[in-house]
Amino acid sequence: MKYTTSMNIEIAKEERLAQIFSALGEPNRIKIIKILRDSKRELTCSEISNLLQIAPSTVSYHFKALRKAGLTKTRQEAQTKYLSLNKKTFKKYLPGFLDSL
Amino acid sequence: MKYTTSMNIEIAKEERLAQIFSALGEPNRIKIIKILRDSKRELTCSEISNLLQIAPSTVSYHFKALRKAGLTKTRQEAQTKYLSLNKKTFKKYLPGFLDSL
DNA sequence: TTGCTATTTCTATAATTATCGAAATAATAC
DNA sequence: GTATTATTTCGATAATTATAGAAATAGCAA
Repeated sequence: MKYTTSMNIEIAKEERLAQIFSALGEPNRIKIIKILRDSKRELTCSEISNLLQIAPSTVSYHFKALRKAGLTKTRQEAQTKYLSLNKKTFKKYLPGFLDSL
Repeated sequence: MKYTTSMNIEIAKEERLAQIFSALGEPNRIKIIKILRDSKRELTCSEISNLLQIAPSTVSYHFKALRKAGLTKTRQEAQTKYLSLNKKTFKKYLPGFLDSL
């Protein structure tokens, strides 16, 4: 069985929230979220790498943290992974935030 | 002149948000916020220390981070400092969050 | 003054983080 | 097959974090 955040395996709500806030507690991550919100399409690791001028490996690291926190989703097509927001999580834990960003 | 967060000294919005999220990215800090939200009165360092069973110096450290992020306010009375939420910040950067907590 | 209480600062430490470059993985194109 | 492209993992590192205990600060009470 694949792990999904909605399975909620005994994580206290404070832990879950802390995980989400930690994932967002870095300026580049906020920028990624903002870019995704404003973009009409999904974005890739290398696109973000170019936009933010940080190494692909660093972007991959941020992507992983955001995904682990349930804030983003990934769609794979060949070698390329397309990132988009997981709006459900924002709605559930940070209602109104995306609009205020 | 005393520094206040509302002075907003050239901090990009992403930096400001990252500061807030960092401050909230730790379970004990979330608990402190929750306790303050539910409490009818202000709370002190030693009260939180007892409630959460962590050292006063650690609580003081968390208090400082929350205050620096503009999430709490402090009222001093003799040696005692009373903490309460700074709802303005929550409203501005995390609308709806306190209610969903 | 001496002692008690509340908080902060200091010192130390173990853990985590953000970052990069290099190597590994994997799909595509020739 | 080789070469190219996209991403991830690994190794290293410098910075930050959460924690506690000890010492410092400061008000209050006998």
